[in-house]
Amino acid sequence: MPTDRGQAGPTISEVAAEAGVGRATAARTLGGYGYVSPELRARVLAAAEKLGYRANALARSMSTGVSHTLGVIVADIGNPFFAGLLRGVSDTARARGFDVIVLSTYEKLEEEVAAVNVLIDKRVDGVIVASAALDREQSAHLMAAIDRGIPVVLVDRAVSALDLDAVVIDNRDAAREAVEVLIAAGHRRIGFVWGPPVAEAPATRREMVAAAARNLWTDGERLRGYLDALDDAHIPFDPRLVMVGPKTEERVVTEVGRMLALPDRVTAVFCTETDGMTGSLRALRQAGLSYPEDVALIGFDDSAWAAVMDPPLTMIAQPVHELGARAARVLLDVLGGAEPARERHTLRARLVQRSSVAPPRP
Amino acid sequence: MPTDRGQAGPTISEVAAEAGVGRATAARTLGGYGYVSPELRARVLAAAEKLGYRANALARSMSTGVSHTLGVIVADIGNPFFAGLLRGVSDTARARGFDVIVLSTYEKLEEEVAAVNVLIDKRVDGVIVASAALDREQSAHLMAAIDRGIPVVLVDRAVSALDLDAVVIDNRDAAREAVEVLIAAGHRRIGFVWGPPVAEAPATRREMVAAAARNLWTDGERLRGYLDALDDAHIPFDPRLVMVGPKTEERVVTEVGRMLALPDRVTAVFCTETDGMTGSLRALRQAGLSYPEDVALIGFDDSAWAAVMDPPLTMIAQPVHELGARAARVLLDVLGGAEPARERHTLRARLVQRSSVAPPRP
DNA sequence: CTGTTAGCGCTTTCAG
DNA sequence: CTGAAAGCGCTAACAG
Repeated sequence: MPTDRGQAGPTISEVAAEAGVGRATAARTLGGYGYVSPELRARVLAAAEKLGYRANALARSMSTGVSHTLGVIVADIGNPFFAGLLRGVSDTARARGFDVIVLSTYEKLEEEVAAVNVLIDKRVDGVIVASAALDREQSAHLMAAIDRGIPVVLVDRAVSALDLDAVVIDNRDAAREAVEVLIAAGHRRIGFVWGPPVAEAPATRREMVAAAARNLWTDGERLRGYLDALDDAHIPFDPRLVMVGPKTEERVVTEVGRMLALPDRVTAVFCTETDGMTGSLRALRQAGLSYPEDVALIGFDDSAWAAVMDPPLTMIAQPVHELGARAARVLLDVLGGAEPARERHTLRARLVQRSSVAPPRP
Repeated sequence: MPTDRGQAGPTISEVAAEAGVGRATAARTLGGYGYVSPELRARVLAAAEKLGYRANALARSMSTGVSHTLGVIVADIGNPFFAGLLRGVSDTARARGFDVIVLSTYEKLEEEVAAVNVLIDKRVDGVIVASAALDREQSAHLMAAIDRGIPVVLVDRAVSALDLDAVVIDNRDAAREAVEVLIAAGHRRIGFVWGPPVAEAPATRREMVAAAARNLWTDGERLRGYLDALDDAHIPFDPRLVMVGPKTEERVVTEVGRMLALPDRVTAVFCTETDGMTGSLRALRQAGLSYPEDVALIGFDDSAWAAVMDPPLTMIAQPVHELGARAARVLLDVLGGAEPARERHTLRARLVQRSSVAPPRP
């Protein structure tokens, strides 16, 4: 029977009064610290039970300085990739008694800065962030958090200029492996979907890489992997085969359509995102082409759908849950007193071979 | 240049000292309340800037009693449906200056109870929950929150016995409409995937409904919609056509396989979940059947994938983002002082007709 | 308009 | 082992 003192539940003082003990004794038993005799302990517990006492975590955090809360900043909660990652974070955090506050930035750096500030204000114990920052300068907000004693671990995206713990996958190797599979099947005209979001396609390979370096880390790495594979096979780089422009499914449709209309059209497409794959599939249909006969396909981010497509799609599966879980573990360890290793933890993505790759038509 | 006083940033007292004003004056300008002369205001702002001051939201919440934080409890963050809903909540909450704490229950009522307690402890201002509770008794934790002055709005799942604001979709009508489309195409043997998760299929229609009522609200509603459509068309109910057992893709494969092997096999399948659809697709393939010629298909929860399947799938699209946004708006309005309407807000799902429905083979 | 003074609910010395 | 008292950083009367 909760005391209806205005609104919020009973305080520790009320419990102490009810139990007929000092405030500190009640606090000690309820807070689970310090010594208290079994008898008093029982009385306090009974009183708390009776009043329906629930500790005020805010007040507790104020005195102790720790909130048992992790802040997680992702690009988009609505994206299954981040949703899965979040689940990993949240599962392991909760298992260790930590709660999670999630903030979404939609790839805007200003939103990310605001998010970090919110987390600082709320005095979270640590932060996990899939940052859009590219260099030291853009990472001032992250350094600010660290200066305030809030450990930060990067996830999904490393910031090369920053000496921080980062949990990522081997984007470059994964992309290279996928493209190698395409090349091994005989393809030499391989489209790359999700190049740098610049208006005009950079003319040279050098400029293309530079443009990618000015954008999302993962995308840049994947582009490099694509180029690696091309180089190894001595296939010349053709800027017309990489999609540029806004990263939307719509744009993919027109860009892949364009690549399909080239005199020496692409015979394979490698997609670095789910939307890239669905867009490519659309473009194929519009062109009256089918896979894998007319065009071979490999994409990033495996899903139940990819497996039930007909034919089923060869995809790269990222260890999403583990990515989040690992980030949480690294952070929690630091909070537990471990010295930050400030190293890059690279998990391996896995290429799931199915049936969307076949040799090019003769 | 932040003062490196141990760890956490500077306090309002330090800012006041730096600016040479009283603590309250600093608090007033930094907190944005009360009057303060332009000159002092400027001095305080400058001092705050210089010291890198950030308000301690915990301390603020302690005095004001409000946290500007919403708690959201969903069944599974990893599920795209909830991820989208969360995005809706989070977008509108942030727009009104509220942060969001997300907790996932994985459909376990005990986890839900724990989650509510965490939110009470953290003194969130309000709670949005996709509850697994079925009746009054199972909702004690929700009532406890309300007793403590924390408004609760239900989302996705109503609790019939509870007189609370609830934002849901018209599951029953949506299901009925889908099944009607199947019937209109000439089908009479229509499978229903994701019946109640009981071990043995209830023999009678009555028991089937009862079993559903003992489980997830949305599933029960969808089953009722299915039955509605059958009734209207005077199609007898056949318990062998509804899947029972664990709600996993694996199970769907075997159950649909079973329905496909029946002497008078199903010629259409209606799926109430994404996994139901992918599982059904698998089952079809295993049976060497294809859609829509051999079996017509309609499922819940449209996605980019459904549209690029070949043929593209007819699906029910839930207004996921709006579901979350609306729930947030209802809650925020109550927090803003509005009297809780305690009504059910029903959004309409939309049937997206594509090409997975054809008449049954003669 | 500004500064002083109490708290918010909890933890944490520090005597007893 | 227990209780009194101080303090976490901020807001909120209340005098000046």
